[in-house]
Amino acid sequence: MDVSYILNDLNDAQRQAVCSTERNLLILAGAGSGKTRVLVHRIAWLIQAENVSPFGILSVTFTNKAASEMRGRIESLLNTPTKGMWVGTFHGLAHRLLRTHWREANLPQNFQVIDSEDQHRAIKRIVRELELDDTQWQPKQVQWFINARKDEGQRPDNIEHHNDPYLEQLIVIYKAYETMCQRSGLVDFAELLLRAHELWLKQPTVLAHYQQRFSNVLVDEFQDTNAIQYAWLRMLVGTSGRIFVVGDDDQSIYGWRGARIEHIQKIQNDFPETGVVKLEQNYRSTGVILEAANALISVNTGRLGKNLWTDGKKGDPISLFSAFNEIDEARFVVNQIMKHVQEGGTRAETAILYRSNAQSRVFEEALFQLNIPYRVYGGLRFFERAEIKDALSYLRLIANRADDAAFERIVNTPTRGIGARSMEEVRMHARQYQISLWEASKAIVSDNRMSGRATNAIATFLTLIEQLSQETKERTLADKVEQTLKLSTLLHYHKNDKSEKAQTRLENLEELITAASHFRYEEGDEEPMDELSAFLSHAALEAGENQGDQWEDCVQLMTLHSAKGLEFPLVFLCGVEEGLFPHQRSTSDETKLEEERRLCYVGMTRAMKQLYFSHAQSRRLHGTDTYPSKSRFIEELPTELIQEVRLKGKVTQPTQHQSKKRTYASTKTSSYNGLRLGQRVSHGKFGEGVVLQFEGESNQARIQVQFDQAGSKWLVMSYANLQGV
DNA sequence: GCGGAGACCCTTTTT
DNA sequence: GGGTCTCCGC
Repeated sequence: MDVSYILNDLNDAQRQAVCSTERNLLILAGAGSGKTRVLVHRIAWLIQAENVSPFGILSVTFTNKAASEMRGRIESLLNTPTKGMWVGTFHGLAHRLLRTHWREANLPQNFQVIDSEDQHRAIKRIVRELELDDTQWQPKQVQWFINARKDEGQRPDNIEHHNDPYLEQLIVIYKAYETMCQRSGLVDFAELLLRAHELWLKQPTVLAHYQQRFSNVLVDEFQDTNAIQYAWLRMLVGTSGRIFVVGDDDQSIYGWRGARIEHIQKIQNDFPETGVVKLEQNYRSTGVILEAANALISVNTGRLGKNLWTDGKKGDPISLFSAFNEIDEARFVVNQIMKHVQEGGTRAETAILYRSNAQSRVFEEALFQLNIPYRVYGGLRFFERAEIKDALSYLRLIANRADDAAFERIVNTPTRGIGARSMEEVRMHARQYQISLWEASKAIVSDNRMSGRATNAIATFLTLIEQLSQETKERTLADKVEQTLKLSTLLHYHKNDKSEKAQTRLENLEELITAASHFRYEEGDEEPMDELSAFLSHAALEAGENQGDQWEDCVQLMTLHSAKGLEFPLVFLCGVEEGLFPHQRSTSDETKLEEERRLCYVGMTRAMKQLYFSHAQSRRLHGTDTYPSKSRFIEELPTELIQEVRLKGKVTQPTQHQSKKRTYASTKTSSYNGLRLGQRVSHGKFGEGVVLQFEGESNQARIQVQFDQAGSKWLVMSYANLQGV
């Protein structure tokens, strides 16, 4: 068979990786060096040149997006569907294993996956049930603790507490949470991985089966693997399999959620006969951008060492903009984008990147003001919306009455007169007899142990669910959803609400019906599950797209974390200030600081042609004004590659804090008693400065000036006696 | 049981 | 600034 098409368009290093004969291989792939390409071509190579059956290949990624991209690219390269091959996320594959081996994994057949919000609610409930002070045992922190333990492969019983009472208490909560999940048939994200790992630990025959089947294991974004994922891979590969991993230690930005960069270093010890190939040629960015990124990342210690190069153009210098405040910053960025569009560029080619989500607001306002379409990544996705989760909880309860998390969520949504008191009674009963909330409610109703009204309300709820379950039994999935929405009165409930938001919620619910009608449950080689369970799992594991309009030509706004893996001709890295980036919480610890630096490196290497850094001299954060200095990361860049866009005293754009009317200073209003925003002025005592904003009228008028020496001051106009410079 | 008013807190995020 | 949570009055 002619396999040259697999190798034709690859460079030497890529080719070396793709057709390597080493048993195991570590590819150190720099940003933009074609790592997905190498993975895809490797799979094609295995199948076409080494005659490996697709059934023998398992390829794992971190996100659904990466998995589906991988699948698509393999299919188009091989020109055939990837049947039999396992391509998916760690969680998706673990889920698949558990669905098949639910008995061996000690799970009910209809177990359901809960997302982190469900998990948070559940933990909150448990902290309360244990009668603990939830300011001392904050559910968020408990959740973090439990997940971190699970990520390390630890169950409550094998955590060493050294008689530390704090730790002991956390372990008690962990245990109680575990008991609840087991009783309710619920599995959280970390649990999927842990269970899948334990399944193999405890069931050697199951493990042997998969070891035999998957002779070739491939891993993307290897630097992001946590302890349990790494252990899982080790077990699967065993003594006879092969592993092929692609990663970049310089792009490890998820240490805070358990990723261990050291895995890249450990792999050569833990997997025998592991070769290494470095991909350093970059096909994305200009020489200048790469040189700057290389300089920045070289400040970090303990790197495996890699230097990106390109044989492309050197390109424009990196621009640095020093804004007066965050509004001036947004204004500048938006102006540059407009310029880019006027020169024939598209909006979709531009990305505004920032460290934290809170920064997006100002940019959104500036874009909205000028009617420029934009898309903000992150935020709630379809299946995470409250109204959708309400609806899904009904479906979950239909599928599994023991699902306490779903029960809690909808027992009084829409309100049907089951309040805190009644629920307290139900919970107490459930705890006492170690039964589900559903069973407890049934017992309470039949015992008639509460007031008539409360008992009635609960009975109505129980009947509703039973009725729903009966009536929708034989229906299609979409009909099930529709009936559920109707009979639960969820639709009616949102219809009665005349607010604009309720309108959107209603549309979302209708969209849920559509989603159900499009959902096709594809039976794999695992044990079949019913369509409803499959749909619910799908909703939890792939929370759906962020809100739409993705095809419209719009400016892309996202955090640096979510930008990983993407590329844009024009990139703005905003808010590059001490305290914000690097973040305040990361500045005290060298390890964290290095991760921030890698984050900056990731951001810079997103840019193909032009890169802007911006920072503000004054920034309103959490409602108070701060005066951050520019980030150390800027200082770490070679000065000859940087060009300051606005030098001191050379004001290009007027600026003003936004008024309640949501308008920016237009040219008309920007003149105030002969002074303009952004104008240089001089004051008898404070010296020279720049006008930041105005407030009030006539003799009440006040003016804010950013003085070069004295900092920012509010002055009463009629006394200030400012002179234009 | 519900909705409004005030207190409180504040990275990054995928599954 | 803004989202979430709690408390209180109806």
